[in-house]
Amino acid sequence: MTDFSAVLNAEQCAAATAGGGPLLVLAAAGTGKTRTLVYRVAYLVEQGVPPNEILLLTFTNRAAREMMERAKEVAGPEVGYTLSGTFHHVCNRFLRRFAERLGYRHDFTILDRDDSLSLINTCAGELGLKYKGFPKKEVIASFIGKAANRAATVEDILKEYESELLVEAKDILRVTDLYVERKKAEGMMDFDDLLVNGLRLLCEHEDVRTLYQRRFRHVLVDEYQDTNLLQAKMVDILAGHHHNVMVVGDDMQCIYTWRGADFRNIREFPARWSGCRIIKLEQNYRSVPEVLAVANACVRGVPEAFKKQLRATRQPRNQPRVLMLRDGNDQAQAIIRLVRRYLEDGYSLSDMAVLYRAHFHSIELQMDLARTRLPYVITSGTGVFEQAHVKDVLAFLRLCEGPRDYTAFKRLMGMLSGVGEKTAESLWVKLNGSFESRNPQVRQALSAALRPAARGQWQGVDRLFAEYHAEGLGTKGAEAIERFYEAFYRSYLYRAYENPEKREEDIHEVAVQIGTVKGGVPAFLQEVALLTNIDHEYEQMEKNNEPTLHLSTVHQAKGLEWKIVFVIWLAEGMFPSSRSLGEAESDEEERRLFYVAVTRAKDELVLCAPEIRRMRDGGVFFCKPSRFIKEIPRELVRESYGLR
DNA sequence: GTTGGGAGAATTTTT
DNA sequence: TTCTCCCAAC
Repeated sequence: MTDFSAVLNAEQCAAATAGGGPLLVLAAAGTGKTRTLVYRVAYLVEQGVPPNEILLLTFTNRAAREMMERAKEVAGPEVGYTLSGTFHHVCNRFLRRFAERLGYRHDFTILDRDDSLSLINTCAGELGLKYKGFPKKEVIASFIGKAANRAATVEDILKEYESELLVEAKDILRVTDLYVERKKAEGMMDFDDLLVNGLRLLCEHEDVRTLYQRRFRHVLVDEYQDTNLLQAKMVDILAGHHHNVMVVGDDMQCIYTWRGADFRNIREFPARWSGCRIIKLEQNYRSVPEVLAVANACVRGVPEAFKKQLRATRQPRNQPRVLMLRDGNDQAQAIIRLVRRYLEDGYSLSDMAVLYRAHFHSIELQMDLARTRLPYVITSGTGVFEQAHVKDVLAFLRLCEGPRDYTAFKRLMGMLSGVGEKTAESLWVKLNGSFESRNPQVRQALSAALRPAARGQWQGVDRLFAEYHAEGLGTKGAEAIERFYEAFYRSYLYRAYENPEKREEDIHEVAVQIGTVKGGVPAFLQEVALLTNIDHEYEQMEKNNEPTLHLSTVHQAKGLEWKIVFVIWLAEGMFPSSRSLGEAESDEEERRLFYVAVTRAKDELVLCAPEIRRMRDGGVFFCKPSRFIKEIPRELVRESYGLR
């Protein structure tokens, strides 16, 4: 039995060992929120709660995995049977079991962002709505997303934007309606559908609702301030029987309102759950007091529902630096110099991170790092599993497992020379809308329908389908991928893409990944759309264990910490982003985002503000230092100008 | 119907 | 500068 009072402070311990009933834990940055949740899970298991009756909802899969590993260390391996993961992940689990209730097949496919964007494009094209001035697919996707995450209709959302719309709302609705219809017809769900349908399942099917309500004796939620209406409702329902619901969050760190997050969820939690206890974690173990002083200064005036005092526990050290620089190149140089100096001081590269508002802010730095041969990892915009060449390979596997996967079919056929969208479509019609890859006659029919040049290329793949089923390669996904690569894909890769060597590596990497999944290819395919680059990277870093400098957006750095943190491009228009200027609410959100960035730092914080932006076309653009820097009282920082 | 070239647009944050 | 889309030539 663990002595919780020995390893946790009084507040953490009270939260971790609380009895049943609703509980709101307000955990300011760096106060041991994760630690508290980890020990909460361990405590429950030690108290005799069966792990599979605990539900732990997190914001990323990585957070879930980290917490589970640590909880296992405390309370033993059986903790691993806890159901944990993101809302999307958990909904996926529910839906794989009960999708039929909603008129889907249990092997529905999940559309990632790219898939849904191109489907929107197709819909708009078919309706002849692609004239100049018609909203781009990204814009339409944002309408659809906003509607889903706020439990509204697209029509409602369009009304809000009425004044900005240049085209008839009716036309946009025709596209979104067709999009919904197509998804349904092909049995596909996008990310939003997972949440919407997960919730529908609970609301509309009493037996399913009762099943899960009774099963989950304890529901724990991390990062509760970033939940949207659907997610909050889902939590309320799931905890509706046992009432043992513990949510952890900090309204000052709400940075996803643009995605539908609504901090009213956290503010009104005590009102929704009568008898709710509130515990505040206010002792900060992460940052030196000088960093906390800057953090507190930047969010002064931002409304906060629950007043929290961040109490420093660490010894004073150095004040944060503010570097005023000429441009992005100087900024990159300054960072590299400082990194070197910190290395001389005995820090490791993996103790350091560079954070920024948007991915493209890091380009100059990336180039300079590569030139100076400092190893770095970047949590890039597109995940490993979203890249075209990886999706190509997965299309083959999808078709091995699911005969009705039209998307995969189109993708795979499109790799044959002389075959494009139209040909693929007519082939699909000839096959009556399914490709049963284990049936030799069906395969024969497809081969026969191909034109000679394509048929030659197809032979290797055709044979591979036979081998896949005969040798049960579904349980040996890595081998299936390698064979597909050898038999067919390599030649396509070198023809179709630039930098094929780099892409080749990715494919071998995916083969390795697939080998680590229990349940082989089918299980992997059901989850792959929900795996993000962060999850992947985490494993990669563990594997080769080489210290690397970390580059990340502030959003993706949430929940992480480093000894030394650089925040770059603190210039008006960059951070805060010009896209968000003008609206009062987003000023506050940018501020909270800056607060999150600052509070990632343990020992040293470096804030960089270049004054010239060089545009792609060679033009220059002067920008003022960010308001977030200007507002910091000067006595709290060490300020310096230029490269020194 | 497919493919590649050339013109044109333009830079958030993500499950 | 880089990506995306459109159109014209196979």
